[in-house]
Parts: sequence; structure tokens; C-alpha cells
Amino acid sequence: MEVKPTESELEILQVLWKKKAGTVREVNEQLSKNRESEIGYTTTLKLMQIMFEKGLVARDSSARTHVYTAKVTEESTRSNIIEKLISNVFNGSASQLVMHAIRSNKSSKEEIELIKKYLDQQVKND
Amino acid sequence: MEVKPTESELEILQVLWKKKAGTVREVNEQLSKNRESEIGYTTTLKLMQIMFEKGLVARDSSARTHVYTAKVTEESTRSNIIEKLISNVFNGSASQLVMHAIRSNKSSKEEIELIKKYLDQQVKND
DNA sequence: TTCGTCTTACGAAAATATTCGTAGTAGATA
DNA sequence: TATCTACTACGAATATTTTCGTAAGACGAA
Repeated sequence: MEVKPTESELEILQVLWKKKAGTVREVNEQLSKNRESEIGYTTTLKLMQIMFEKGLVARDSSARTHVYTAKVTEESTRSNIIEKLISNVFNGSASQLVMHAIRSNKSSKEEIELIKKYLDQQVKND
Repeated sequence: MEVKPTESELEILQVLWKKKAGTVREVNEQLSKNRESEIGYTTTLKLMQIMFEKGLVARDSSARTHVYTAKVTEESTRSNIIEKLISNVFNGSASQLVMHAIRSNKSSKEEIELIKKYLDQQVKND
């Protein structure tokens, strides 16, 4: 089973997924922007080192400044989170999650149309 | 802002939502069933006391054995979790979450039809 | 009444997650 | 070369969450 990232680790993964690759410095700056208060450089460093040990990220340490990349995909991580959410909070029913998501997020007409198109495809491919 | 329950607290809330009301003993037995290993009685007790302090549950302490009820609704808790998920993990796009949920959960044709009906209603009510 | 059982309250240990200080060093620069 | 800056590694403090042991009291049964 894949390792489950903590909240902070997930934050870092977001950055890496978007940037494809990044140094500790770069990730740290992005995290600091996201939050209201700055985060220490060594804090980010430590987190990324832990993530490396866990296998959540890979790194190129050939240069002095290491370059990190996500080793788990955004896709699979999203899946894991959703699976857990459905089974823990929505009694195993995906449709409950979906309907709730649409309701609580006040999706636009365009978004709803997008989803309907997607659903049609799903039925056809059955 | 409403308090965010921890994982364990969420587990307890699930039980209370389903049972409407419950004693520590009852909740503890249910939790033990859900997990592979037993959980100590006082562990559950402590958690529920903390939840009481946080305002996540209410309790009737008129009898010796207190009876707990959830003070936050399943509905609002689900909303909070989804909101956070969408903004943190799905770049703020509900449709991405929805499509991902359908995909990763391999919903049945019936479930998909259910969702489509729901979407139609949403559009009409715009 | 006396004892055994169940309950709550409380404190604290254990586990996990987050934060940062310090030391050591490579590389750039004066 | 001497110094300054940026980087990694590491240990440890702090915060949070989960776990449980112990004490004290209520209640019922013998």
C-alpha cells in the first residue's frame, strides 16, 4: 500500500506536481506564499527529507542543491484520498459524495454540463 | 468556524450519527468492531470528553451513565470536508472531484443514472 | 453493610506531526 | 587565501493526537 501523506506533505506534493521539479528553496517560498505566516527553511527541508525516506519524493543529489520530484502521482494520491473519504464519510456510496460535492460547492451551469457529458461517456463505455 | 474533528473523532461521530445517541460503552463497542484491534474503554471515554469540550457532541449527564449525541451534523461536517478537499487537492474545481470520484469508484450504471437525474434537477432550479 | 462491577475524571505516557537551531561544508567572491 | 552565503544533515523542542492507568464514587447483589 502506498504511503499516506500528512497534511504538510500533501502541501509540498501540490507544489511539486505543479512545478514538475523543485528545490527546497523553491518549495519553501511557495509554501510561505500559500500560508499567512512564513515557514522556516529548515522546516521545509526536514519535511522533504522525511518524504524522501518514505518514498513520496525522489531527488537528484548530484549537485549541491538537490532537486526534488514527486514520486507518487497526483492521480493516485487523489484516488487514495477519495476512496478513503467515500468509505469513511459517505458510507461507501460514491453518488452520495458526488451529489454532496455539487450541492455544497454551488457549481456553475457550465460545470454541471461538463459533468453530465462525462457521465454520458461513462455509460456508453460500459 | 466549526471545529474540525480529528480522524478518531470523526469515527465516533459516524457512530453517533447512525445511532442518534449512545453511551461511551456503546460507542466503544462499535469502534472495536470497526477496527481490527480492540480499543480501550477509557480511550473512547477520553476522546468523547474532549469532543464534549470542543463542542462536537452534547451529553445528558443526569444519569450516572452519560448519553452522548452529535452536536455537529453529518451534513455540515461532510460539507466542510469536501470544501477543504476541493480547495486543497482539486484546485478548487468541484467537477474535477466529481469526475475523479466516479472514475476511481467504478460506479454502477444505476448510480450514474441517479447522479444524472440529480444534475438535471440542479439545472432546472437555477 | 460489604463487595464486585461499572462509570466518570484526570493525568500522563506514547505515538505522530511540525517546527526550528546548530554544525559542517561546498562554492562563490573579495 | 579568507570570508561570506547557501545548502544539507541531524537532533531535538514543540504541538497535536491517541492511548491507557489509576482513583474515586455510584449502584446493585449477596
